[in-house]
Amino acid sequence: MATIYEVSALAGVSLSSVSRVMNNHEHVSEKTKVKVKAAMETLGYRPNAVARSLASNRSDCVGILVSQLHGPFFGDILTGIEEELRAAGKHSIIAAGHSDKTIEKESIDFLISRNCDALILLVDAVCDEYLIELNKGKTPFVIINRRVDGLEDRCLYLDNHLGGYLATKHLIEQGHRNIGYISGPLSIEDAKARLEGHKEALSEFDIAFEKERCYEGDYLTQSGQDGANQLLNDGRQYSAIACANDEMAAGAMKGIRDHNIEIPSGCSIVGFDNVYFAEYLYPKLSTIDYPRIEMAKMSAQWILKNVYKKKSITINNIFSPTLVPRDSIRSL
Amino acid sequence: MATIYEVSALAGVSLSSVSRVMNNHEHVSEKTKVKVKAAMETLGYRPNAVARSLASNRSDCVGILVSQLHGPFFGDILTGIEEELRAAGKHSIIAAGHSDKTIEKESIDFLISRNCDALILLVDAVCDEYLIELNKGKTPFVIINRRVDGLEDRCLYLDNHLGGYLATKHLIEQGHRNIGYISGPLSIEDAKARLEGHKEALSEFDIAFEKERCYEGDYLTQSGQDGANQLLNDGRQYSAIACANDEMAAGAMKGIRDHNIEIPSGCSIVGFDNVYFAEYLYPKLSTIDYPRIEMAKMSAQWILKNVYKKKSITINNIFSPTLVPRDSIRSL
DNA sequence: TTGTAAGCGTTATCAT
DNA sequence: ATGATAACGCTTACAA
Repeated sequence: MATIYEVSALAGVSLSSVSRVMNNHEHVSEKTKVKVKAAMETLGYRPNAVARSLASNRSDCVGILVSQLHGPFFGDILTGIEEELRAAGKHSIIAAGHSDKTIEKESIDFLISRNCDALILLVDAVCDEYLIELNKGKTPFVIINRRVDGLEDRCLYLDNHLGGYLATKHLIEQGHRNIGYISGPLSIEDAKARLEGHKEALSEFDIAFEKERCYEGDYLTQSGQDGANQLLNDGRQYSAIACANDEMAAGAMKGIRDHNIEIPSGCSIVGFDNVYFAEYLYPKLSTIDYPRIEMAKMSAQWILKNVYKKKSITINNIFSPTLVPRDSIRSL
Repeated sequence: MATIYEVSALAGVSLSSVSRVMNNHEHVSEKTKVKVKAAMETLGYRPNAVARSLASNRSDCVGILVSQLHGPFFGDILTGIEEELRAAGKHSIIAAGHSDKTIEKESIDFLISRNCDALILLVDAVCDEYLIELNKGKTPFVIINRRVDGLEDRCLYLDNHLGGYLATKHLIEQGHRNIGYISGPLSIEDAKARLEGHKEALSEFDIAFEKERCYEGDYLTQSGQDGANQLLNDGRQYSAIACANDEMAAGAMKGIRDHNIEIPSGCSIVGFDNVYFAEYLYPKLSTIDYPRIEMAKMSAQWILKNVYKKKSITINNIFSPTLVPRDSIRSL
């Protein structure tokens, strides 16, 4: 590993000149530029980002913390952010929080200790107070999919309540009244909000919410299947089931079919998120679109604007879900 | 940000003592340990990983480079690696190569320049020669899903040829002879190998391979749909279509249905990879299992063994695909 | 067991 | 425009 020393020696200039060339400083003569670049070339010199970061207190890296590294939701978020940052010449350092308070904190410490210029956080285990405290530190951050009082300007989130409302309202408008609900983990805010939206729609049409018609899942396919099984075995009538995400909807579809019930003729279903495979399910899944890629890109732009002082973009903090009707809902 | 200086001052000990406590060195008196820890606590001291890495030439980080950050395949790989490394107290730094030669190289440079102790590479654009050259550098690495001559011991790969063979052989054994094939991008080795396996199975049963029955996709759902459309419109008979991955299989299923053909009664289909949503498709997709999580964990173990000198594990370099029969293939 | 001091590979502040 | 030189925050011989 050649260092800046060897380059400076070979080029016959000082360390500072080499550094200047590396960093495209102005006020460097064409002559030294050429000499330095030639020396770098012949030595196969690669700048040491760690030393650079230590000396300059910058890193051109933004840390990204998501709950999981897999799944259609987080995958899209990661890709959206990474592409936006890459286009701006910034690097991404990605970590996983596993929806665990301790791991989320450790991961944030890790990203900060690696000198990230900023963070993009998609965390659901740490409390608001922690984030408010974090905001007093020197590393700026933006939060996705969560609204923290006092940090509104750095929060980008979906109106989950509205999404839950839209899904159930649509079912009701198609004539459904016996509606089951498979929720996400109710310890998580977004899952709670979606359920609240569901309840609001029911109430608007004078349908009583019965907690027996609600199954608490964990956002994974298996729990969707389990939820469908439990609901369909509970003796109640169901003409439709709303799910708090598409993965559970896929699981529920399997569960429904295992009961020899056809979709949507025997039971309708609606999902949430509009992940890429939703339209490849059969029947094509009606769902609620979550503009996560747009949000992901917006989070990156927030950083570019506020941290890297790039050309100003208008930041939008709250995003709206929209209904995507497909073939999984029968009109009664 | 408190530094080691302030800690040493407050604790009334030297820099080295603080460092020793941080790093759990032996030969530190209980007394200083206590003093230092107390000082760290009151100052809210957080070690600076960058400075640490520069001084020690280690980082406790392994760099992971995958083609994409989304998709069921890469997501599982990332999660498998990250969990294994986390359990060993090592961090992951993840980057995307976008199947682009330049980006892959830049990303590798990035990971090395951040002082990663080792790399795990899932790359398909850079050539073998580059990897062989890279191997002369000081950063050890392991390669997933690729076999490079001369680097066999650091390559973990699937027998893709066998996978392609198994899928088509299974179709033939179920009585199919008019078989279409939707391949991955044939510029990529694994896609080529899967197609070769398909051809071998055909040949074994004296079925001629007709290149018109083969559509070259790009591993994404849409191309599966496009491929099915093209095949079904070409005037030939098809009782089954084999796809080089499950995502294209999902797309093909949609394309087949758009032709009002039922699956599997009108046309059978087999995928490849066994991603998590395969069994949630309808009908449940028969496919070839790719033990990618096992491979991902193995790649992490390779690093733990060879770089971090953890307890020795037996490394297995070549993995075998297996047939997962479900409901998408009709027996003729 | 503890402390001193020389790095690690850059950047950045001064001079010149 | 260029060059010394002191940071940056930590590790690590080497001494004591």
